[in-house]
Amino acid sequence: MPELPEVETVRRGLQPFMEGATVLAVEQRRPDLRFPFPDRFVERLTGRRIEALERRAKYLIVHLDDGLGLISHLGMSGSYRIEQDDGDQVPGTFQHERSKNAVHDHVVMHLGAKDGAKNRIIYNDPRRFGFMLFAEPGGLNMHPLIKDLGTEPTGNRLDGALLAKLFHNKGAPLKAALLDQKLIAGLGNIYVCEALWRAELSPRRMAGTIAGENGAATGMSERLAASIRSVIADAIKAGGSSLKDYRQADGELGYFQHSFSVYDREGAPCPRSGCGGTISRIVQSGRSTFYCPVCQH
DNA sequence: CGATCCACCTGTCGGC
DNA sequence: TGCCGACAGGTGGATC
Repeated sequence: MPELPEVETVRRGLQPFMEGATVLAVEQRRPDLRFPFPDRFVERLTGRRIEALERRAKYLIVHLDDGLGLISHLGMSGSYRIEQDDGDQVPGTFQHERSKNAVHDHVVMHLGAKDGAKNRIIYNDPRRFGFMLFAEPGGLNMHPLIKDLGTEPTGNRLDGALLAKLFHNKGAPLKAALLDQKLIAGLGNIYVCEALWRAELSPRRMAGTIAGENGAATGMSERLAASIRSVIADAIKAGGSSLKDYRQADGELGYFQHSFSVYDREGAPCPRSGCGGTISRIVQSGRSTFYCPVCQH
């Protein structure tokens, strides 16, 4: 589930329950996820007030009132849900079929809101590729996992000129370059496939070939930058609009998957008007790539 | 240094 | 119904 738009959707769902709340208690139910939990994980969180919940690339960062940062990554299968004191799931937060998956509830944070309401924020992660680490006060931007992250594809900082500069002289295929978090931060397998389709660029094209002389912007780099921004913006918008009835939908996967043009659509007709191609699946650096060999060059 | 591969886990699905 | 292999939204670390 979690590429940038999903993480942003999670952040927006959690934010109203977390910001300003006090951590009353923490249950840490196993010693590790992908990495061991930090020393004194429970003790250092308990009693703290949460000042802000931030997203950077695919990381969530909980800012605590003593300056400590809790860095949380969802890996491949991590999710958060919120339960109120009465045990009801709060609408608009990610969820699983609770009883079946409770064995994978690895962390429970008991929060007290300013108005006295109590909620539980529950981290569930069957595959345990996710993790939680601390960034010491003032050290977030020097943290090894954070410091080398590239440009966010949200807003308008990512444009054709920047993309051309980043990819200039890169021999890797576009697919690999777009997945490189040091260049652009937050894209994953799905949205890279989707962005390349929107830009009519082949995932196999060498990244450097979309840049002009000396790394200048080109029509291709402009097109790709615009496609990345639009696919991310659309997905965030879909995540947000799905939140209000997420519970009723009873779904984990949810929303934007219905808008996929190429991802997981091998054999389907290319949705581009007049193209007539068929979506292919290939493997690049060990991961599936979906694209249309007719209209993507 | 950069580029490539593997490992880390569990769950699900399709084929036999 | 069961068994087995392939595959899944990510990325740190080893290796070349």
